[in-house]
Amino acid sequence: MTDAVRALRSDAARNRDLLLAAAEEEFAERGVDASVADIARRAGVAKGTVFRHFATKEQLIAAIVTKHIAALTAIARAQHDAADPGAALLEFLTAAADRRRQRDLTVLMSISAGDATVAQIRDQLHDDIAALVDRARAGGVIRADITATDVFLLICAPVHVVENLPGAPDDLWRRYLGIIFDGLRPEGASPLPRPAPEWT
Amino acid sequence: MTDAVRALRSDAARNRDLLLAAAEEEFAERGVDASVADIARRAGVAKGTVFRHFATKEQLIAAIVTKHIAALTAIARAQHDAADPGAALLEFLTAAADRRRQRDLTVLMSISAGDATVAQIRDQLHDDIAALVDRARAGGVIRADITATDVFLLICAPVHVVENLPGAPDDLWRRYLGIIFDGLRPEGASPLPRPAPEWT
DNA sequence: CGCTAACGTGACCGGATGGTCAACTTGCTA
DNA sequence: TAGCAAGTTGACCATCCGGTCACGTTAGCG
Repeated sequence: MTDAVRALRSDAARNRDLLLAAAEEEFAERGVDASVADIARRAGVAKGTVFRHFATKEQLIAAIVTKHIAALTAIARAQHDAADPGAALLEFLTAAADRRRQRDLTVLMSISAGDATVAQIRDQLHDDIAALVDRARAGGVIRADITATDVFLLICAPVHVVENLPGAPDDLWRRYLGIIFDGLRPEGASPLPRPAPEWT
Repeated sequence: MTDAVRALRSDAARNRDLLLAAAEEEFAERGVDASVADIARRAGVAKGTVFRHFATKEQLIAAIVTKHIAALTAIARAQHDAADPGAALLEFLTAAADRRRQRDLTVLMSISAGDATVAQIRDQLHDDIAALVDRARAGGVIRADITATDVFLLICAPVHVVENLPGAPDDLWRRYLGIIFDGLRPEGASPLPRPAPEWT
């Protein structure tokens, strides 16, 4: 839309990265209520610097969310040309959940749901998931009534399930991913009571 | 432990109920950060009254959580003697999710996880779920490697899945409960990558 | 009734938080 | 290397929140 943004000064670029990393950790540990002051301290800068890079706390969150959705998109594309469509979809869900394990950013996502950039990159992720799902469906390894939106919504389910059990093993989510993925298989599938939701 | 608590005065009892209801709504709408002042306003009382009934905000949350876990226990027991063990388990999960649909209290639960009363009534719920799960497993309608703890953890999964899609139909969660329940069925089940978690 | 213990009230407090800004420092270019 | 724009700083502000408390109000018993 507007012209390209001016290149950041070297120290500013480094501080921006430090801030994003620090904010990610802080949000993962303390939740959305992590304070900007703590984030700044963790990054080794003053509070004012945070607001130079991100006008509001919400925009900082949006930046983190954007980065993570982009990472999921990359994971999806890495499976794009895999030989086995079923294994590709499972591998995507596994890698996505694994990435989410340590830093649950779901709460952050819902906050920046209104952000235009986030919405756009999220649509892109949806498209890449659709490619995986279509191939799997065509190959008959998942049931016919499963859509990309279904898979999109189910990405974080295994990780969330485990969160309700304090002190659970780190990789317990794999168990529930197994259960859910079995639910996507055509063998012994019962008709679903509701149609798949529309995207957008 | 201590002797029975003094009976509440009539107006106090009514205000307590009003407060619990108002707090439930407020927490459901605004999340854990709903302010005590707003809750008091919604209940039509002054802020001081809130703290007369519940020493801290955490105790107010614990009271709500206790009420809701008790409701889930009642739902489980209602299916205790049902004819079809598979239908009984599905019916429990459906009723439990339905109860959770409008007011998601998962965040509240994790806050009051340390509360002794909450822990006790939660163990009770686990026991009642175990009865349902054992019957279903014995009947061969769910796979042999599913435990009561699995089901306990999966209760809120369908509702949570839908939360990531703003503007979704009210009963979309039924679709994902269908998928997950299919994942619990023995037909076409693949071995799970991790053992069931221990309870306690 | 009338009395009192239980209850309700809302002003108030200490602390924390997101955000601002004028003064200062530093990377970069010419 | 000099000069300046870009970047950094931390004190400061307005606001909000959980929790307290001295005082006014009321239910319910005798």
